[in-house]
Amino acid sequence: MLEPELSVAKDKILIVEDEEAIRDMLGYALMKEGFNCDEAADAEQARNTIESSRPNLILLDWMLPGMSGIDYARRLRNVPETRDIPIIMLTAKGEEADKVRGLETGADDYITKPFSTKELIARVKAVLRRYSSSTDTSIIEVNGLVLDPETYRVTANGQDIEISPTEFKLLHFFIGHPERVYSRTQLLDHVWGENVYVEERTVDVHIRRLRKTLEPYGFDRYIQTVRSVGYRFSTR
Amino acid sequence: MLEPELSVAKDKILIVEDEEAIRDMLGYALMKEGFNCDEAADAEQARNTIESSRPNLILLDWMLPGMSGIDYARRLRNVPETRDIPIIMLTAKGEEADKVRGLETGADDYITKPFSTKELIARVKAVLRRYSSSTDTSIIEVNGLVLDPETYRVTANGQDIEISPTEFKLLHFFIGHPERVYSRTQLLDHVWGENVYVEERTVDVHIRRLRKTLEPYGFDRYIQTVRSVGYRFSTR
DNA sequence: CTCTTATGTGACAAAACTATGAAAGAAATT
DNA sequence: AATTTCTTTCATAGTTTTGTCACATAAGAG
Repeated sequence: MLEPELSVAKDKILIVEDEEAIRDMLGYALMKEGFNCDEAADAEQARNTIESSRPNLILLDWMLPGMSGIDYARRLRNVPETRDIPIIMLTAKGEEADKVRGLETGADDYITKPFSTKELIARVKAVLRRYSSSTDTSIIEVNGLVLDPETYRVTANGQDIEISPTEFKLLHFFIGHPERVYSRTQLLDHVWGENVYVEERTVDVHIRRLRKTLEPYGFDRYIQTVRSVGYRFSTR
Repeated sequence: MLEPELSVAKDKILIVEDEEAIRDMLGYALMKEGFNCDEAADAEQARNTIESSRPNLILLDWMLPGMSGIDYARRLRNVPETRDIPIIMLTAKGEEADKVRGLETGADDYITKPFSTKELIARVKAVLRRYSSSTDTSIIEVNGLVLDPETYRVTANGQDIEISPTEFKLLHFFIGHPERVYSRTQLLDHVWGENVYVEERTVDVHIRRLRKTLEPYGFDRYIQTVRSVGYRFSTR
């Protein structure tokens, strides 16, 4: 269910909308898609929320009490801290806006109410995709053991190794951070993700499996146990 | 593997938009980004310009005097000379989302006014990037599997394969980007286009059908599943 | 050497993913 | 307008992977 190529941490979305019904609706739809949502009814609240938990994207209503959404967007663009947060504008269907003025908006996308949640989700994801930095895709090689994130392949002396997703991620992490010991907890954080509830001993099992798949090629000896501490990837 | 950044020659962009203010504004923004721009106020002018200097991309206003943008887009698609020129539609915000959906048949992307120049540039570049690498009109051949974008034809060892449009596009993309894994989302972005609201699972179905049509010739094994990530085209 | 604690392993049910057939919807053709 | 071809979605079946246990082993401490 989770997006494989995106970051492990959930994206935070701030909804700035004065109508509670719509706000809740948006929040619910996004939540259900696995996003983390903050809500604000006006620019004032929004500012507080942005400071405390920095959102990855802002859904901004065009009409806000006090300050129009477009002015607020412009203001967000003028502050270094918020300049790079993508904004999707929400506008009511009837509103006729000055086109040229609109062109200058700081928004990255634009949705006209009423809209389907499907469309909303699609746009939110599209914008986040555009903005998310590309994952590290460089090929890593150690003594004939090659891991290529781009093709999702692991080869030992040119020969393809069949490897499961978690083993791949584990090996990827290890091979990218060699010679250093990691506790089970640290491995869970880095490989499984920060908010994952999994037994520590599960790491052992995956270490075992990784060793098993590397064994035919003799690379299992690189996965080393450091008793009472954790595991390490080392070529020594 | 990086996308070949062949920006030696500037990309030419044709702007078809009746409102002069917007046309100039777009032209200026694109020019500043290093693009070469032609401008046209209606379909008539556009046709002339296309003949004389063939653009690499067309920005097309939804509402044109005389002929609607969508009709014009469809017409461009029916002529071999212009079939492969990507089109980005400019739509005013009033237009219904489902109408926009319909337009996706002809356009590669669309932008809803108002939009930021940042957004415009990003989309233009995205579309060009997509096209420069995959819609090369040169014939591609891999171990007897031949794909000819010019004639929309695929042959296996000289024998014609019947293939549907989407399968063709999918295969075209794959064959032009071999070995690398693509998530379903990425495939949707590249093959279907960035703003298409289609279920991820739909990709599976098309993969399946592509495999089925390639199966009689043994090429189905090139379409590989990478569990928990996506699919890849590989001859290994 | 014995006890205590930490790690290695095989097994297995649950969970996650993918393949596939079929139906409903759209679009293109005739 | 009717027919045919493609697309998309849905439901379901089929596989693979994962997280935990329970127990076997191994490493240290005293």
